[in-house]
Amino acid sequence: MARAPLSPDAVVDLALRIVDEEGPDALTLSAVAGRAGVATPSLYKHVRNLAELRVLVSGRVLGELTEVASEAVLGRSGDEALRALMDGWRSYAARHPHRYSALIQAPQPETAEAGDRLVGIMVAALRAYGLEGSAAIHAVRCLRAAMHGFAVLEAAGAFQLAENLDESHALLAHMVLSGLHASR
Amino acid sequence: MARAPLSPDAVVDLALRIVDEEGPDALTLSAVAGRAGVATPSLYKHVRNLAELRVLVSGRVLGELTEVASEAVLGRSGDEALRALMDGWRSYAARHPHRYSALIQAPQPETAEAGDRLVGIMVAALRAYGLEGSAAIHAVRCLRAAMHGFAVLEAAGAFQLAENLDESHALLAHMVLSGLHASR
DNA sequence: CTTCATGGCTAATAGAATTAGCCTGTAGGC
DNA sequence: GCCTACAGGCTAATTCTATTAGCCATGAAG
Repeated sequence: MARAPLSPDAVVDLALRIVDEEGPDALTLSAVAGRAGVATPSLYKHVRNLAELRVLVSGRVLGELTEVASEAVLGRSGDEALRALMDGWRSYAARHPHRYSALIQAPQPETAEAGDRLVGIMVAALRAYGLEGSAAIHAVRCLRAAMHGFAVLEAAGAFQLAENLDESHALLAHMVLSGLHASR
Repeated sequence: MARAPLSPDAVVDLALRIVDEEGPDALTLSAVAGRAGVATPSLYKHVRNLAELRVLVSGRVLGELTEVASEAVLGRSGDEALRALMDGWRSYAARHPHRYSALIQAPQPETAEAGDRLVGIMVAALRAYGLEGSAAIHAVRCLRAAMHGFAVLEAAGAFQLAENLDESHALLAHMVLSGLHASR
């Protein structure tokens, strides 16, 4: 069976599949090589090393997240936009918990532009609140903190109790929104 | 020089030092053994394996965080208590970023009671808002999400811009507080 | 037809985790 | 004072994984 020719992108595809199915810790070059039907060292023809593969995976996830965010915000503004953004973010993380966990938070030169785009979307979403300059930066940071914190904890299964998570998340959105209103 | 006798606690001490100085990824049994002046396999007399050591480290951090939280809340209530809690949390994470990153979010049976204590402190801090039962659970989740999100991002150096982080964090606290007030 | 870059391979090295099994000093029990 | 069992260290050996070096075939470009 002719397997698809390997390429950096194809390697990242396989890596993502491994991450999704077995978690970020299972992302190993030999696992990828196994799925690719290739000897481990062959991967070095496409990817510098494991660390770079992780960055590439993280970049892919960041891109998907950016897409989610931009769709959520599209055609909306104000509270509605922000709520949609938060919901979309959470839903992405909940749908792909391992993938979300594979996001590298420490800034990577390779993913800087993708990160900037995402920040740009958030800044735009905050424009309706009259936030600009430093105020917008602070607000974006808080938004990120809230979304990321919730996403990580949910993805890790840290919310143990039976209470409905949608409700919890709605409260979080309420906090963000009322905080933005009250600071106007 | 008579080195202190090894024990599970002593091993965790060394592990914490490694985490602090070199980051969580540098936490390796051979690194610990090196610092202990002992051969790697000897560590297995004190600790089941690397995974357990990580859990023990995480438990230690959780304990410290619980202490910070309980001191912050002590003698305060309402907004003041919550603000102190958030400040203390952030300051712990900022003071020990690697250590904070070594916190395992996925629930561990070994650290369940410590986690419960921490949640208990938060619930207590929320009592002034008239939150009980499910409402308190939702609020605690949001509080955790906000604090954890900010702490992780700050510890990872994800906040790149020059804007003052204290201000950003004050806004986050403002969001949490105003959200709690508005939902009363 | 020749050349050369691409992308695969094997061999080899090094570091880490983990297991098995050995050895010794010492605290008690006699 | 002697014997025994256990605690805690050690060495040897295995298994994974990452990574490097260097070889080889193939196919496109000249």
